Amino acid sequence: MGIKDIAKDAGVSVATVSRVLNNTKFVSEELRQKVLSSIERQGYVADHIARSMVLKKTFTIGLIIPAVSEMYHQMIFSSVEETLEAHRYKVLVCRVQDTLSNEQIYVDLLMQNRVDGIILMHESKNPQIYTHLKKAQVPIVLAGIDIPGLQVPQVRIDDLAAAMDGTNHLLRLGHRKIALIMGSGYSVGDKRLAGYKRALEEAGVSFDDSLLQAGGYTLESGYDAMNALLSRHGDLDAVFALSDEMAAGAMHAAFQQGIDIPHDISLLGFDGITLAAYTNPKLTTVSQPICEIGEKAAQLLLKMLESNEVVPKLTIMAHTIQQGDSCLDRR
Amino acid sequence: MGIKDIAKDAGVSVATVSRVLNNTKFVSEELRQKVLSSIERQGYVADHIARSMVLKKTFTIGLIIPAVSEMYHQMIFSSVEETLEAHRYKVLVCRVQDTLSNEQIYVDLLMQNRVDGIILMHESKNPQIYTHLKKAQVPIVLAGIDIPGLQVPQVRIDDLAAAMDGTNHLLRLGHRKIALIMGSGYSVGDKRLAGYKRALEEAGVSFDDSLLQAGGYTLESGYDAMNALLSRHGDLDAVFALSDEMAAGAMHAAFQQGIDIPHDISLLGFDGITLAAYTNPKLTTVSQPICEIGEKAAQLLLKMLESNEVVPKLTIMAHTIQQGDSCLDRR
DNA sequence: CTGAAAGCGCTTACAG
DNA sequence: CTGAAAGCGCTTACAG
Repeated sequence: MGIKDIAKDAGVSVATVSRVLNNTKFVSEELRQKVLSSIERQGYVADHIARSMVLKKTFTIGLIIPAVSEMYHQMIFSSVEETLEAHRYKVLVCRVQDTLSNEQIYVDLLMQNRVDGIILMHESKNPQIYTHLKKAQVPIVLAGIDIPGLQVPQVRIDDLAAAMDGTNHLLRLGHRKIALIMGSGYSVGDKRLAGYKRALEEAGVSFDDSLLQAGGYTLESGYDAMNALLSRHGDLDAVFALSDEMAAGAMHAAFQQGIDIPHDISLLGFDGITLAAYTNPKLTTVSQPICEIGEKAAQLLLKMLESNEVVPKLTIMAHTIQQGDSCLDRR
Repeated sequence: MGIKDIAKDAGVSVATVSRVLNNTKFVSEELRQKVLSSIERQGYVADHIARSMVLKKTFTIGLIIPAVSEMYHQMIFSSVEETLEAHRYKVLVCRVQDTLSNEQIYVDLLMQNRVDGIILMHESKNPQIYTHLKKAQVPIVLAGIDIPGLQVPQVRIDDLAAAMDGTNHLLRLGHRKIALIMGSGYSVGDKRLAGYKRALEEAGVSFDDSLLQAGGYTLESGYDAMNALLSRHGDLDAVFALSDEMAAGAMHAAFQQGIDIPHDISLLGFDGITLAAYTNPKLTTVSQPICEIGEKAAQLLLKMLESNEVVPKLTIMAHTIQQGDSCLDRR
C-alpha cells in the first residue's frame, strides 16, 4: 500500500500523487479528484519515514528536559508541543538524568533520528556533551536556562532579578532571617542565589550561609531541605524555595512539625506551576510565564528552521510575584 | 557523511560497514577494526530514518494519553520510556484532548510515522477512532483503562474492587454520608462508581445521588466539585475523589472554607501519585502500582513486537490502600 | 568472510 | 499540466 498503488488505481503517475499529497504544484482538478478519491477508498496514509529520507528533514524536534521539576517541565512540554503541532512538527521528549552516559545516549538518539532542532532545558555537568551536541549541526534553543559558553538563543526570565524581587518581597514584609532552599546543578540556581544575596545586601541584612540549603527541585528534596533548615534554626522568619515543587515539599515538612505557614514562617516559591494555586495555604511564588517560555522557544526554533531570519540571542520574559497566602506581613 | 563514506575510508564495502554497525554477521576482526576506527575518526552516526525505511520498523511506539491527570500520566510515561529505552525503542507521546478532530490528528500522526505499536491510555467518545486505529495494523496495549469492545491486551487494576475497598475503608471508619467526586469520560470511572455503590449497598447504606459530583481528573475540577458538594451538603462525613489530583483540589476547597480534613470531613484519593504523600494532611489514597502498570504494558507490547508469544488479554495489578492522615476514625 | 546490486517509499529536477 | 527516472542512506539476499 504505497504511493505506487494509488497511482495505479487512479491511473496517474506517482509524481502526480505526490503532488496532490503535498500541494506542491498545480494538478488539474480532474486528476486531483481521481487521486483524492483513490486515497480515500484505499485508506492510504503517507509514509513520513520515506518522505523524511528524501527531504532530509524529519519534522521532529528534540526536547531535552531533566527528570526533576516534573510539573514545570510538563507544562513546558505542553506548550512546546502545541506550538509545534500547528506547524506539523512532532516532539521527541528526552528526560535525562544527570549522568554522562545517560546524556550521551540521548544526544546520540537525537542525532540518529535526525531531529531538525533541539530545545534544551537541561544543563550538563559534562561540557563535552555540548561539543557533541554542536556536531549535530542542528539549531538549538535554550528554554528556561542559561548555559554559559553555549552560544545559542535563550528564552528565559531574568533569574537574578526574579530572585531579588522575591527576596525583597519577603524583606518588605518585615522578614530578616530568610532561609533559601537552593537548586543545585543549574547555573540559573546560582543566579537566583546571587539575587538573594544582593537583595539582602542592599537591605543591609547580613548574609548567613547556614541559612542556605541545597535542594534538587523535587517535592522530596524540598521536604528534606526544610527539615534540615528547621533542625538548624528555630527562629526562621521565612523560607524561599527556588521551585514550587520544593516549596510544596517544604510546606509539608512544616505541617508535619506543627509549624504554621504563614503565621510561624512565611514561604515563598518559584515557578508558578498549577499546583501552587492549590497548596494549603495557597503558595505565594515568583512566577515565570511558563507556557509563554515554551511557546516562544518553539517559535524561535521554527523561525531558525524555516527561514534564515536571524533570531534574538536572548529573550527575557517577565516574571511576577504571584500572590498567595503563604507569606505574612510581620511588621 | 553516510555509510558509503565510511566504506570508502575503511576500504571495505557498505555491506561490511552495515554488518559491523549492526553486529548482524561475522566480520573478520581486521575489517571490523578498520571500520570502527573509521567511524570513530569521522564521527559517523547512523541514519535511523533510512534504516527504518528498509526494515519497515521504526523502533518507536506511540503513547496516547489524555491531557488530564498530568502527574499520573507523567509517571506512566517515565516507566514506559525507561522500559522501552532498554530495548532501544523510543516513545512518541500524544497528549490528546477529547475532541474528535484532535484524536484523529494523533492517530494519523502515529500511522504516518509508522509506529511499531501503541500504548493507549485514552478512552474516546468516538468509536470510529478505534476502527481507524485498528487499520494501523500495529499491536496495541491498554494501560490503566478498559475500553469495552476493543479486544486488545489490558494492564490495569480491578477498578470496581479498588473503589469498593476504598469505600469500605471509609465505612469501617464509621462514615455514612460519603460523597463521590467521579471521573467522567472513562469507563473505569463507571466501574469505580459501581464499586462505590456496591460497597454502600452491602453495608446497608442507602444510595443518594446528590452525593455524586462529576469531575474531570484535574486539580481544578476537584476543587470545583468539592465546592459544589459542600454547597449541597453541610454534613458530609467523607469525600472519595477518584483521582489524587481531584483530591488535592478538593482539599484546597475545604481548606478555603475553613473545613478541617480529616477532623470535619475525611478525604480519600485514588491513584497514589507522588504528590499524595506531600499534601497537608498527607492523603490517604487507593493506590495503583503506577510504575508497574507502565512497565508491564511496555513489556507486553515488546513481547508482541519481538516474538509471537501470545500475551495475556488481561493483567490485573494489585491495588492497596495507602495510609495517610486524611481519613479519621469516627467511631 | 566479503562485495555488487536491488530495493524500501517517497520527492523532484528534467523533459515533453 | 504530467510522467519517467534518479536518488535519499540504509539492509540483505545472492554469489563468490
